[in-house]
Amino acid sequence: MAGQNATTPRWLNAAEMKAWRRYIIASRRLLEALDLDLASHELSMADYEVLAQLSDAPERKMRMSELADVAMLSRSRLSHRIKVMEKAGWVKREACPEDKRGFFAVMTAKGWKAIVGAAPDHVESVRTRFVDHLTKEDQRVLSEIFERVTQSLKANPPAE
Amino acid sequence: MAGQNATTPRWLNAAEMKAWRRYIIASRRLLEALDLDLASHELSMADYEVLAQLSDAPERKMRMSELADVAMLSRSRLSHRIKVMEKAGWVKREACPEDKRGFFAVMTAKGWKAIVGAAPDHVESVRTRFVDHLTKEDQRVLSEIFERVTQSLKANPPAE
DNA sequence: TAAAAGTAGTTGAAAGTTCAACTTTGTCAC
DNA sequence: GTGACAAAGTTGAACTTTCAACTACTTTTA
Repeated sequence: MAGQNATTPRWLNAAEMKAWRRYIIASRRLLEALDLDLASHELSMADYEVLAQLSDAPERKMRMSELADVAMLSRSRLSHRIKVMEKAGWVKREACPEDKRGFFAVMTAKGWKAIVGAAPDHVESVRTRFVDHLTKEDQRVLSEIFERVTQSLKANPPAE
Repeated sequence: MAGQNATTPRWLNAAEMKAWRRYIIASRRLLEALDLDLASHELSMADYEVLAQLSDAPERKMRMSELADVAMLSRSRLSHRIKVMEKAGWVKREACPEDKRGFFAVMTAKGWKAIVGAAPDHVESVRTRFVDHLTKEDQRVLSEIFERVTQSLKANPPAE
């Protein structure tokens, strides 16, 4: 990305800047709030996401790398995190017979209890802090905007 | 937040879920991309934000706690970060004569050079990855949505 | 069918972040 | 003034995340 701008930078105008800054600032505060709301269940957002994905998977188990993908964590990060979550008793690791390199992360009864206990509060918190502020039209516009953003990121992924 | 939901959880419907998930997923990928784009200038987003805020301040200096506020970092995090940035030569610390508890973070010439070098690429990256995908109407809608979200977070801050 | 290349996942070290405790100074009430 | 409380900022320890190297296995290819 360095040195791509030999030409005059296309600075943001006032309306663009306002949209960008409000979005980025509100998003950070929102994430922070959701995390704090979850903290009463002794869960971080990342842990919640891992458990939520597992709870949706067949037999509540999933290969490590697939889990890493859907929870948007690096393999290394997931590996470390699962070690902690295993100690907490929410998941277990299980060798994969088909591919001897592979492992499953398997949700335990305790993990299921944890997600079932946290989900209603979490959804309520997503609602009151975000979704309830959107009209149907807002929902539509947001979906479209962020779909475009995602597609563009796919078409033009960052270097490295 | 725990146990606030004696009643049936208000789960998200399909349109709400779509808006929420697309927003949250795209946002994470976007942040990641912007960070990677900046990496070619040896800056993280947090460092960029600190330098950008300093570069806008009178005399390019700012009290630590004010800087922490505007860059949305905890005091502790800023303190640690400034130590690193000082070692990198981008900022200096300077005692505050009016309040002997206080310190200024002061941008150095090298810090100025770093931000001036990075800003055009960063703005271009914000543009191509986000702002260019917004119509004027989108900008308006986004500004309003996230302003509402921010106001609601202010009115109802997370516990702790 | 054996070498080469790729994939799954883990690991330890380094870097970054959080948390709570702490020091120093300022402010306010009396 | 002095005692109590609050604010600015730092610190070290604990924890989390990243990064690069590594093992073990699978797939490809010639």
